[in-house]
Amino acid sequence: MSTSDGGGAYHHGDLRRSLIVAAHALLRAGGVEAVTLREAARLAGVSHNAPYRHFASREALLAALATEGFRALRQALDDAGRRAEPGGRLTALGRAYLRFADADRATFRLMFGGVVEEAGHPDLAEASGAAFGALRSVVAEREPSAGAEREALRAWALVHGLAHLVADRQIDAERAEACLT
Amino acid sequence: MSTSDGGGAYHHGDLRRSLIVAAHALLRAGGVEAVTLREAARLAGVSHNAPYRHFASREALLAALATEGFRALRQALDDAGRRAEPGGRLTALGRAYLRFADADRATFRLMFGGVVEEAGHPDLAEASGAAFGALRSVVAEREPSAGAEREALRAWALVHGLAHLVADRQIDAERAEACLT
DNA sequence: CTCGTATGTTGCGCCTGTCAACATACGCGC
DNA sequence: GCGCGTATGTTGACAGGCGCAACATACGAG
Repeated sequence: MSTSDGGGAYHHGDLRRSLIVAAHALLRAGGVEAVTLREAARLAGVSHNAPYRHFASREALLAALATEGFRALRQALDDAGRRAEPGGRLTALGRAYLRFADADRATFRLMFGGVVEEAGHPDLAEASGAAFGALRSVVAEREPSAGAEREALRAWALVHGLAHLVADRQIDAERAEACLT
Repeated sequence: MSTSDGGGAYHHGDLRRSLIVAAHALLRAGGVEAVTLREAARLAGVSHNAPYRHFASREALLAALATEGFRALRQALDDAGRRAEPGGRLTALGRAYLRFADADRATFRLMFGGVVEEAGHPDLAEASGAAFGALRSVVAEREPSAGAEREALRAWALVHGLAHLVADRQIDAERAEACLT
């Protein structure tokens, strides 16, 4: 076969994808608590139990959403890094990180909110690791000296903290970007 | 009366408190999703509907947990600030912040996870404001110059980001503390 | 064309949140 | 001391969600 998990098209035409799209809409509209297997099924136009052919549980659906989020974040970071000159790379990545958090607050919170554990969701762990890798490599490139480790961690934490503050609407994206050194 | 909301002792002996304690235990053990009005009632030894005499809804219970969290955080920050010399105050507060996040990860995530909105929970807004005030005043005290605003925000974001990384178990508390300048 | 299997459906039990009606115990006024 | 009003807790019910099991269907291989 081909559909095993990745994205075939049987009766419905790619229900897995449709469910993720529907769930993402629910997530953006009402936060994690609003993401429901049944409501996603309803939006996709299938019966309340059809999702179980693609997701073992509600948490598996949430994990898929978080995985997509990490993939999108990684894409955004890669793009930003490729577009920027070596000197301004870190700032560019930081900006991309903040814009991601600002543009999809609910997904950002799902990714870092601890509702889904990476253990037991290999795809999620991989996507998350890849996104962090993109960030870490650029941070390390800028600080190759002795205290690099610490400075890299500081830069990461700063951006991450700003992103959370943005996602929580405690500061707005502009003020956050102004803090990126 | 006296019990209106604050903490009386009628039949049960202070059910409101007992429910908060029980819910806190559930929160620590299983995260937000494990916090259930019915389970809290069970732990407190009352019927499944008794909690409604003290909390209007599940979200109100979660808001109470977050409020308690912000009060504890503020207490920890105040204590740390009082114990430290003026020069090392910011670092001391940062350490207290990180230790709080490390000691009660689930509550930290509830406080900043966006599941409960401050709007509609005045107590929560007040407690959260007070905790941030404690942090902000010390940050500002250390950076009274022109770019103070920006530097204060950077310091805040750094600590906050480290705390999230600690709560998410992406780094351990020791490494985080080493980043506090 | 037939058959196996991936996909989707129907129906169910259990759990939760929440409402409504009822029961009970506390303390105030007499 | 005593009865009553009210804050508190209980019982019962309903809707909605999760996840299981049995069933139905459509696709592709041969």
